Amino acid sequence: MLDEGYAAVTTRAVAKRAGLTPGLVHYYFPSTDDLLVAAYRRTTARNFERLTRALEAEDPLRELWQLQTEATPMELAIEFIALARHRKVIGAEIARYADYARELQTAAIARALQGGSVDLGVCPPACISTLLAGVSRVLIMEGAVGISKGHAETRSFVQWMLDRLGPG
Amino acid sequence: MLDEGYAAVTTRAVAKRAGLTPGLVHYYFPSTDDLLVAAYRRTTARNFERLTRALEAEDPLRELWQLQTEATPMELAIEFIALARHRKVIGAEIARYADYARELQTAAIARALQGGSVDLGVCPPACISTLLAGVSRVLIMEGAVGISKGHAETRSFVQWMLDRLGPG
DNA sequence: GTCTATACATAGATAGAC
DNA sequence: GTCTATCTATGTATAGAC
Repeated sequence: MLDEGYAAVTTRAVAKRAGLTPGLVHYYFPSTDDLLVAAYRRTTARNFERLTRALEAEDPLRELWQLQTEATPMELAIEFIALARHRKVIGAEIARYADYARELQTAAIARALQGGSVDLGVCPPACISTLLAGVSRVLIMEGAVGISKGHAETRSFVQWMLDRLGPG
Repeated sequence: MLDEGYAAVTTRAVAKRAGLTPGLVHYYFPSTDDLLVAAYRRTTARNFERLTRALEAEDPLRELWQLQTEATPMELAIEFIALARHRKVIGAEIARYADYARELQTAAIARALQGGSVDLGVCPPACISTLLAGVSRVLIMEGAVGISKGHAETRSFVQWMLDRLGPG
């Protein structure tokens, strides 16, 4: 999926990589949607565990940023979102998890910033969470195809913001 | 491409919609890559014209934001980026245009903000351009699959920023 | 469970008639 | 240019042997 895109995830291809036959793949995953949902759930379980650990850390914002700028998991996540636009079941699955994850992030950010010097009125925790998602995604997405203009400046800016927002 | 994803753009499908035969499609576009590059160039020409006009406006930042939050063009752009990860020729084409577009935006933003009260040292024009791209993209991408948490807060925040940065 | 075999649709691409 | 016809590969999915 990472190498060749979601369209390359076929019963044949999966069977071949697993050293099995296409028929067996259909035995476990009757339809291709089932296969893709299972794949999504597996990567999500991994991500979720890392996310909760990051949010419990001393500086959740910085941990979150670090997590979201890891190329491989983020590229995979983006691929799933792209896929979700065309597969209803995947879309429902992703929307449910994404909204939940943002809720967790929002709560953690609120916790981390309470009592700080930052005015949360104009950019509340939910906004910060969404901004972080957007910025990290654009850096990864564009980086993957060789777009790099403005990236260095943006990374510096985020670091500067994290320094300002962070504890201490 | 918008409805069913880039994988649905096949010589057969294109021929059918055009009321022609697959053979003829191959006559004009020998390979599928050629077809996709042509499609990309066409949408890009349209976008480029609108972009240059937006950047010449009185408040380029606000115009840019409006342009980038239009669902259809942005979803198409995202689809092309997703495609680009797996098609080298598309990737090269996109990277070239995207870097150039960001350069234009950066120049226009610098022009619009010069002499203003904003400190551009920590977030220079190239950074602003990248941030806008990231935020608009996350809103469109997620909106397309039904994710909405944090979006309202983020839109409000961007509007607030545009008010602060804009002319007057 | 795992396999082989198969049905059937659709993909990219080419050859050759008109 | 535009078509029909066709090759070959690959996709989803099922049936049935072991």
